[in-house]
Amino acid sequence: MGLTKTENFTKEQNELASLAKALGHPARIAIIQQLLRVNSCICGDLVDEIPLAQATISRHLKELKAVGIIQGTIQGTSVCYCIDPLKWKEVQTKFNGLFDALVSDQDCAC
Amino acid sequence: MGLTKTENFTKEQNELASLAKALGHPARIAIIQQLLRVNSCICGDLVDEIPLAQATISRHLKELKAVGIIQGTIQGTSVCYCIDPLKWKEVQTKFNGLFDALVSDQDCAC
DNA sequence: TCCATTTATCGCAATATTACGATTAATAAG
DNA sequence: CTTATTAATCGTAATATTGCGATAAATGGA
Repeated sequence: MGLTKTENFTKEQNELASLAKALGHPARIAIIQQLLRVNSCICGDLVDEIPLAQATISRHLKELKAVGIIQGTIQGTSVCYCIDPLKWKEVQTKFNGLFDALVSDQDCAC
Repeated sequence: MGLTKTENFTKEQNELASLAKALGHPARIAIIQQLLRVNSCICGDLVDEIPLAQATISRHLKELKAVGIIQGTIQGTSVCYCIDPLKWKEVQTKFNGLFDALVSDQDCAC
């Protein structure tokens, strides 16, 4: 079916999964890494850096924008992309909430 | 094409993306949350808790096992699943490496 | 105005993912 | 040995994702 049954899960579970899914492609990781390094970036620079077609980069940017991790500002004919720092901290907090649920390094009870 | 061009990216980028992808489904988040809560879990208990067919749960378990986040131990006719605590810490470290690359809450340079 | 630049979107093709019923394999119980 | 239980796998169908060429839309400059 290819269709995730989101209605079976909590809002928290769906949000965390959406964020993880957005990070679940190496091109999107590469985009985020460069935006973090440079603090802002013209779309064309990303196209130069990442060996994928312009249309493909644009699609990945759209997905990152859809979950709110990045935002784009129009500057003439270009678009300048940035990480949204507040959202980024929120993402970190949500993931660490899951990570920290590991009580300790206790062994498996099996 | 549906085929990710992994060869264009670094090992680090591909690994992080693989882990994120594994977390990118609410059923897999739900499985992880329960394993973290209970410390160990028979497969059948997961099937009872999560409203998806047994075959579907089994597929999700297989994906989590493929990236090393969980491990299964055969116990008679059952299989007991656990989070791998070392791997889990490693996942946390890798994600936080990305999260912490945000220099500060400086504004976008656009 | 006309043309160049830049980025988003469209349309298509190929592959991946999700889901489930049915079946299989393995062990336990009687 | 036969039967029940449990979980993995197979087969299938539907939808999603990835990638790219082509095109469109918007702006800036000559």
